[in-house]
Amino acid sequence: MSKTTLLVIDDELAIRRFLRASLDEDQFKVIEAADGREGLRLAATEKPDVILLDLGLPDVDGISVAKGIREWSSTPIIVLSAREQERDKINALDAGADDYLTKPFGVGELLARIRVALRHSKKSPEEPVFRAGDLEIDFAAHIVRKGGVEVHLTPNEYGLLAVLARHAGKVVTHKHLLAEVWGGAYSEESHYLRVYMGQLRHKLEDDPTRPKLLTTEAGVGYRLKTE
Amino acid sequence: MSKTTLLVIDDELAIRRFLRASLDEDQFKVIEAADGREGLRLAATEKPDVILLDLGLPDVDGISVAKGIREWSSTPIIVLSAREQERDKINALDAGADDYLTKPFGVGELLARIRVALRHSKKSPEEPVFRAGDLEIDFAAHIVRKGGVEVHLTPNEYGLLAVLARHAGKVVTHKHLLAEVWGGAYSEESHYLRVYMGQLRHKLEDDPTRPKLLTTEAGVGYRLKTE
DNA sequence: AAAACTCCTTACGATTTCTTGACCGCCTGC
DNA sequence: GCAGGCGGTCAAGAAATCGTAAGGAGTTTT
Repeated sequence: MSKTTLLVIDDELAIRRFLRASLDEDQFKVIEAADGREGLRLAATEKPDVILLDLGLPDVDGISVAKGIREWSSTPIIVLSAREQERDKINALDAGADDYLTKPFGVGELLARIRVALRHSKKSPEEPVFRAGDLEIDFAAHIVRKGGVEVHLTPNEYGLLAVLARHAGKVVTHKHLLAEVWGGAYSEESHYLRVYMGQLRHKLEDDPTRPKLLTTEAGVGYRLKTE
Repeated sequence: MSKTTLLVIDDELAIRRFLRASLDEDQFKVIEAADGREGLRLAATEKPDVILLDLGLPDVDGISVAKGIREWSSTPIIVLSAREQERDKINALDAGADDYLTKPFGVGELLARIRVALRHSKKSPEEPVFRAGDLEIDFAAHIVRKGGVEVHLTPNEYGLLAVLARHAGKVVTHKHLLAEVWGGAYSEESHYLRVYMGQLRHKLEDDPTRPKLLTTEAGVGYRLKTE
């Protein structure tokens, strides 16, 4: 397993240095962003395990950064801020942040809170087999069956189907699908989805022209129907 | 859906009173334990959604209570403590607590952190479903049902309905609706609302001519009735 | 080296959704 | 009565989104 990656979004060089020194040691890989735009970009491309976010950024507001990340990812966000107004804390937490630490804080506490965040993001054990109609997905073995017979899917096709199945019945947004399968940096390439959904339908639908399983929610995303 | 249940484990009557007063209102059901043994018992029997735990208990140490709960449950634990030593925080967080608030704290912040905890634990349990008459809105799945059958809505229609549902029973002004769905720049285009409210009524009202659910407040805005 | 496979890209027609304007009815104030 | 504001309805054209087929690039298999 590769090292746990932390993304630090803070405009002050001194803070970044301090955090790097405290965290860089053996356990974490630390990457840095000096402003909000860079932070959003790195959050998408590097897929960090935890994000440490300062509120007082030069370009975008920290709250907006948190919201931007939450649009497609549930990576834990710990806000580090000098602002100790209750209003700021509530806003940040409701915007999607998972924790809020007021500067100055102890490194030990920060580490403990990072451990909490990592504990949370550990995925719960999943169902080994998914079923919907005559469709069967064996997540462990990466095998898909339709009406009992195995259907070969390419890695991207399987990834797409797996995400839809994990949220079966729900609409999954374009952004979310792209982030999960291609990575956060591809969240605008929604034409990929059209191509691959088409291929999935050809392999899995009785009548690919009239999809019953893999339905489109125009302008929003796609859905794997359960019944 | 039953109310969200909070378990307060604290030996000081004053604190319990204060928390009950702050939390009891409409949104939460609050149950109390005055010591650790009672707390563990209630955590098991009542299955609360969130546990608020004081560290300075008369019988068992708060840390041990947290560990005891973690042996069989992953219910979120928020520690409320007068101790502000970093050592205490680290111990509590590593013992399984999900958050640590130092007394005195603001009620608003506590509520925000409870919301964070609920957000985390909401991975499997029931979805937040809004109901009014035979109308059902499943926000997580992005699905609207009327009388049990699914109704397809376009993004704008869904957005409009969602805003009204979020303020169910209250009047939502034209400006507010337009700002939420179309963006702040469209706050004068109240004609859009007439068109889309018409479409929503067609899809959701028994008699679109005589709306019972989606009512007009002349000169002000619209309202989704709750009954 | 050829064949097979997967991924990405492009183009274009089909479909869905959004916007806009015309028209109607109702109520109110003049 | 009647003008004017407000809200509702309808439909057509514009715009955005979607589905599909096909081909090239890169990689792996045979």
